[in-house]
Amino acid sequence: METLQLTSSDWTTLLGSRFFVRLPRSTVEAILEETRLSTYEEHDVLFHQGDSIGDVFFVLSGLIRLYRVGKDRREADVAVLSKGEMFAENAIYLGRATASAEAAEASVIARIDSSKLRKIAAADPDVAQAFIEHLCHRGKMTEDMLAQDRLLTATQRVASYILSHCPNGTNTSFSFRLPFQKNILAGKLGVAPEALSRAFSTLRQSGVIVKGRMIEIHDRHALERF
Amino acid sequence: METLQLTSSDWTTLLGSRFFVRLPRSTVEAILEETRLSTYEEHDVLFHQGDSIGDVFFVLSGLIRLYRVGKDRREADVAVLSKGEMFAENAIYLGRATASAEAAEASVIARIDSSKLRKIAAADPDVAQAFIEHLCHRGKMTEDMLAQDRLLTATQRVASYILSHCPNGTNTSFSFRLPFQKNILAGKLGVAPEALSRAFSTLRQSGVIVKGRMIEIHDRHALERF
DNA sequence: CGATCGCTTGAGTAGGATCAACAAGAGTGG
DNA sequence: CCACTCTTGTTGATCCTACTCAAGCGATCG
Repeated sequence: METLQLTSSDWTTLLGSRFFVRLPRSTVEAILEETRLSTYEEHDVLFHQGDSIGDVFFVLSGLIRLYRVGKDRREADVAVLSKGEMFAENAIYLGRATASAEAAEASVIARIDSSKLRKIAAADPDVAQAFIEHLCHRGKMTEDMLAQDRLLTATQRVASYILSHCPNGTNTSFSFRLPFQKNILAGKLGVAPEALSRAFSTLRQSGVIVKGRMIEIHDRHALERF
Repeated sequence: METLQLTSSDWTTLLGSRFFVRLPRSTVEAILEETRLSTYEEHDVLFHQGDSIGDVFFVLSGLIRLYRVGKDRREADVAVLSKGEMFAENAIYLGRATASAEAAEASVIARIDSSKLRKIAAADPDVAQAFIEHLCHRGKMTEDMLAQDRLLTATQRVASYILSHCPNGTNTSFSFRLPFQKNILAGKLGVAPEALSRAFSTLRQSGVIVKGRMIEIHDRHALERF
């Protein structure tokens, strides 16, 4: 399903996104000139690991899961991307997608021709710089996930995830809404859904209340002690 | 310990390294103009996670372990780097080191001032491009590690590591030497040293012979079946 | 020749995956 | 508004992987 026009809300999303936010408006417009929009339903697959990709993708709305597939079809998420995030960017230089991508919920995606973006980046140092910063950030994210997998138990990872959603100096209680299904969160954290559920149970004793997608934290310090 | 001059073998290392290999000689010389060399003994720490780093590093010889530290001082490797590899590159743009670095064996390291390199990258699209390619490659490495951790058992990871050292079309038997201690390999693969040892034991039944640092593979297909 | 280091092997245990049953919503259609 | 169904999340029981701690082995080195 292809729609033609970027809505004005799409523009605010893109202009505020990590990749574009520091670039001058004219540059952004040049890059987005021939953008194509695609919409996907939940579980639609955008591409498979190893596919050669001609585009770079931006999430305008919805949620995209990047994952690798092992033998016996098991899947492991390597990233979960939401509004404003760019992905499949390294296909530009590596030639092929390093992971598969599927919509974790109904999503709208902007596609930009890779070779065009590569050319612009080669000509405009600011774009190259934005690219570099994006890759640094993404690299750090992946490194974070790897380190968490290796250093923390499932419950600790969940606690750490919750803490990462508390504003800096939260001493009193605080609550927020999970941005996606628990299923997806489990995948992102690299645990089975059942393990996530049990982790929430455990954390209940430390002042975490979970109702549907709402999370309430009453004792931040108890979480950090985990 | 600071030595002053890049030896000619250092030059071949650098010129052949992933980062420099596509750049014109003159550019490389410009970047390396004020390089400082440092030597480290095994277990020397180059920097700690969170330090603000003023340099980008190149391994000229030896082995550097990049790791994160969790509470109770447990360490998790996020990368192991050998001759010709660049690291701490994202400190340029993120400001701080995302991981600690220590010499896993006696090592010689070249340091380049970050701000200088950043300036050159901003002015020379080829350098920016090299940077981008480096980051893509590094990102893929980390993603690989993450996916392997989540999809494979310890034994499978070891098998996969061994296979990655076999040339493409190896049908007959093949042997190679581990580039570092088993200890280090265990860290890199994210398993306890004991688990690595046991994995080798298991693989022995599939035609893998381990003597010291020498690995012999007799039945590549048996490994792939794991 | 002890001594240290690197590695292996053994036994016990904890964390988490898996399978299965069940509860609780969220739609859907009457 | 209520049954019915489908999806999503929880809980329980079992099993398996891999970590931990401890001991043993084999080299290499002073």
